[in-house]
Amino acid sequence: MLQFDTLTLDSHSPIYLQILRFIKQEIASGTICYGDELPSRRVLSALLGVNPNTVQKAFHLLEEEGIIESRAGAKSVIAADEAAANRLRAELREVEARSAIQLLRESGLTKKEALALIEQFWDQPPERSDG
Amino acid sequence: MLQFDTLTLDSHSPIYLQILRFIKQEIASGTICYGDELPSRRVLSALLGVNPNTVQKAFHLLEEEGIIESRAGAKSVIAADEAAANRLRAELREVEARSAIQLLRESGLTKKEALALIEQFWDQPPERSDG
DNA sequence: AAAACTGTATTACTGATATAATACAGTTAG
DNA sequence: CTAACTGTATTATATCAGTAATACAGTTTT
Repeated sequence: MLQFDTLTLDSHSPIYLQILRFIKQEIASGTICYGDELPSRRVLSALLGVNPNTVQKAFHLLEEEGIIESRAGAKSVIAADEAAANRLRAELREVEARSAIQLLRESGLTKKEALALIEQFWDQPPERSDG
Repeated sequence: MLQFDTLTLDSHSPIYLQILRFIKQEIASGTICYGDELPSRRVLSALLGVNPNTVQKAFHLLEEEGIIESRAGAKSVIAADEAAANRLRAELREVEARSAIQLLRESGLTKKEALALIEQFWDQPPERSDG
């Protein structure tokens, strides 16, 4: 079953979006696939220490995207087949790339400069100034 | 004086942050420098079509960072000298690069993949799906 | 001094987020 | 069948970010 040990919540974005993205990534990477059961809303919310409604919000959005399938009473299952997972993987990468590009563009960087900066800082831990 | 014609507001991030970053960038690029006057909160807010307090929020943060100097009654002026502007330029680039890197890391991309995606999508306009 | 500007402070409204407490209905396991 | 689980829906509350409206106080200008 889906392991949620690797999902660590931060405060940078809404919890329901973090859950949403995590599950998308797990599907994209093949950790879970078509037909697999998801933990129930109540169980997952207990695991993560959040409110059941927060999990429900994420699941509801996944349902709307056709990524999972839910029937009242039964556990939700993955509805995305292998082809859908591949599309999801491409989509996720493109979305992330575009977000990053938008950020870099906004600061007036050229493509060349942006690539060089990413090269430079990718492996470098952020400096602590502490002041 | 500082031209705000080149500042176009979008809805992707808070207005006050867009204003804040714009002014930082103008200082970093040398468009405005030490001693230059900024337009008043009210004038700028009218120019941008936003609330004066939204501008105030940006200016207040700039003041806290020591980038501008404000006295009640008089217009705010740039407090950052040339050295500070240079530091600002480097800082802006690093901050943007790190934000972008964080985004890309979160989706499990390697540096190589990230660079390739940015190469690929930099010049491509986003697709419209429209449904 | 007075008018017209300036920065500053306070308060309020809105929407998004997160949580909570229930309630209801369908499925599954015993 | 029944108990214990499921998903779903509703309503309420609290908080925060962002924006807005307004009042107040200091300066510059005339």
